[in-house]
Amino acid sequence: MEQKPATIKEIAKRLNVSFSTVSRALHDHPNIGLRTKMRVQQLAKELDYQPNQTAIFFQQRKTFTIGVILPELSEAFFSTSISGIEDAAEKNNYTVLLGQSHDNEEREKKIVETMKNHRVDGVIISISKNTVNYEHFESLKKYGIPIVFFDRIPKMTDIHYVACNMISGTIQAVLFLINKGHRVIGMINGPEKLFASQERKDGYIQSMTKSRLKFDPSLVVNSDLTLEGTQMAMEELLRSKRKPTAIVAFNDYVALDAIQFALKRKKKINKDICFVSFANLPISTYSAYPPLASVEQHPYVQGQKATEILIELMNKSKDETSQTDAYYKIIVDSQLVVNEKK
Amino acid sequence: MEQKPATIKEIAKRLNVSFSTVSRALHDHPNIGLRTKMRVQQLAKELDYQPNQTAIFFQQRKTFTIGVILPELSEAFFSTSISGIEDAAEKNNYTVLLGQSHDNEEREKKIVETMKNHRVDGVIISISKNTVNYEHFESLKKYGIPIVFFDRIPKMTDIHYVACNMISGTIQAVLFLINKGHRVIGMINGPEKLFASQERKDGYIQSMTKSRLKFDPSLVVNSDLTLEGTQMAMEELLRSKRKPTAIVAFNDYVALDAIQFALKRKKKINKDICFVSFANLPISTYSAYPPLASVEQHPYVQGQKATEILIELMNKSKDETSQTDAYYKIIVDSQLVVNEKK
DNA sequence: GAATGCTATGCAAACGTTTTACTGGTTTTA
DNA sequence: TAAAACCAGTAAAACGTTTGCATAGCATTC
Repeated sequence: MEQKPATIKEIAKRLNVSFSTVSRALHDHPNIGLRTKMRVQQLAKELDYQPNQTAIFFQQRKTFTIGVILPELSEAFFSTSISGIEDAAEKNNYTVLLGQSHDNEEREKKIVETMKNHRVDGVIISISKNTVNYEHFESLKKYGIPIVFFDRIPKMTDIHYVACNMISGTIQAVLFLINKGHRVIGMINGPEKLFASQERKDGYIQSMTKSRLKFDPSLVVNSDLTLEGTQMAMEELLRSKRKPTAIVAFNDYVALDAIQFALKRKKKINKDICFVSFANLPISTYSAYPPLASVEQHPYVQGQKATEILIELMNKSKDETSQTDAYYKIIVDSQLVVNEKK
Repeated sequence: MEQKPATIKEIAKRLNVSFSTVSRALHDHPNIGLRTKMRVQQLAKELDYQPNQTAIFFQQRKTFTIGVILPELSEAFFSTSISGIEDAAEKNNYTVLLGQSHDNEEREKKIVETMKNHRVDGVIISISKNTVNYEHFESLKKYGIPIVFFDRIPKMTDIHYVACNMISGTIQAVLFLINKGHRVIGMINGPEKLFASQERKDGYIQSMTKSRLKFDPSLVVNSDLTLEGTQMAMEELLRSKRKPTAIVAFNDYVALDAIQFALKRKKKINKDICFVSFANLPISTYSAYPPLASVEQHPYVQGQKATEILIELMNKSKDETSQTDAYYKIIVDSQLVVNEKK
């Protein structure tokens, strides 16, 4: 019962006109007389004509598809940002081809290759943690496929990207605690070499010194973001001479782990010790003692922005005249969100 | 500097052979002599020849793309299942075109339309909560694009689907509690009309009667899955004459809300009252008092299975001879997972 | 009444690939 | 030694669409 989709040729034959006339009629081309136009559009509707996009893609050398490569959709940050990407894409009639790298460089490369073959018009990517080699990005570039990096940015120079400035959020977080009267504030940071950790530390130092509080390096400890790492970090903070009355945690997961550890040590949360963290996952509200506040990184907006930039780039690369060598480097400010008390 | 990708024609011209020879040489066709084959493949490598997939898609009337339509990626269930889909797709050289309906019927229809236009080879869909009209699915069918439904199934007859049988998991959950000595077991179920709620209730009743415990309807209460709904449900359960010593919650979110409510009422978790729930989200381990156990719905496996079925269907529809009218109806059993104590 | 300019339409190329059908030559076979 | 079989390759169509370039018919202008 399978029904072969109607084609322009089919319509042309039935109406005894040339198929270029049909094509033009369907596109409301001014050259076509009203009479024919009507007849064509009428029949097209009757036959439920749908243009064969694969033919159009091929002919136009354009697929109206953007490749999106993310490390891990089960991280709330990414699953939110893809909504931003999708919405912005849809608004401009683009579709999203998805690939998850699962933080595996090989896989990332393979996905890039597939997307290149599928002739996506552009790529948005948040690179895998373990990616050290950037050849695959260069190869996309060579083929004139624009890339916008997003959140996790490679150390390359001539690239477009959208990222979040964590410094502003960190400053807000620390000031929030200082305003609440805390003077000894600890920080459980992520792995030292992570750029994200660097930014948090910077923000921490800036806000402490600005408030004329001395920066005590022993109050900033690193966690490898596992449960054990966080517990060790907490151990260290609680053991320190100047016991912190508040702690800024690298993200909500770390905060929750730290909070549980504190509970085991008979600390009263929000009394003996307060927590503030990053990411603002919905999960934290389900915890018995959620952090007081969390720094929002606006994943939806980041995704949206990245897509808008990409679309602009894709339009530009069509008329190659405007080969300006400007690179978009968009920084979205992070922002402290105080958790509502239930 | 933009480099036009090399084509078969280009290679043919340089080697002074016909382009059909090149095509065959690249496909290791037996008709082509070893000498020419080598020369072609050599040059192809040199020019970094990549076949233009859009041309192939067009020519083969096949895009090696499957459309995946999900309600909401930020739900852990779906973001996990898409990994299963992606992995199975990749294994068979398919790519994933993504669309989120956000539980909006209009949007779902639009996505279906887009995917039809993009000529995806097949569709996997978990339908939106609010979808009551099934025309768009029929229209896919009419065009010979196979669909596999998944987790959220429409009330249609001749369809393929993969879903999870929650009855088995529920039975295990209740038996688990009974084995621990509980006799008065409550259930916070979801909205009554949901199929998923029905199944849970069935499982509950079956395991109670099987264990010769009387089924007390007042111990099964419904929540609309909001915080307030869950609190009201808990209120009702705690007020009932036969105070339950254990509760089966509709999912982990409900369980965590319920647990907090119990804490406020000075109940000792795991002593006065125990919890078991569904979904097995990673978040529950971050809670101070996670449910004792959770019923796993195997989203990854469901996604994988759905994809495998779809691929089989897509292969079948090529050789139209095998037009068997069998419909896949795969039921994945749910399974109780006892939470490790930390 | 010739030149000009519209209007409505047709023709054909092009996009890159696969594939069917063919061919010209060489080798084997009876 | 003619017929059959095989080898290595070519030619051309097809997939569905867009679009630059004709062109035929008609109306307008001088």
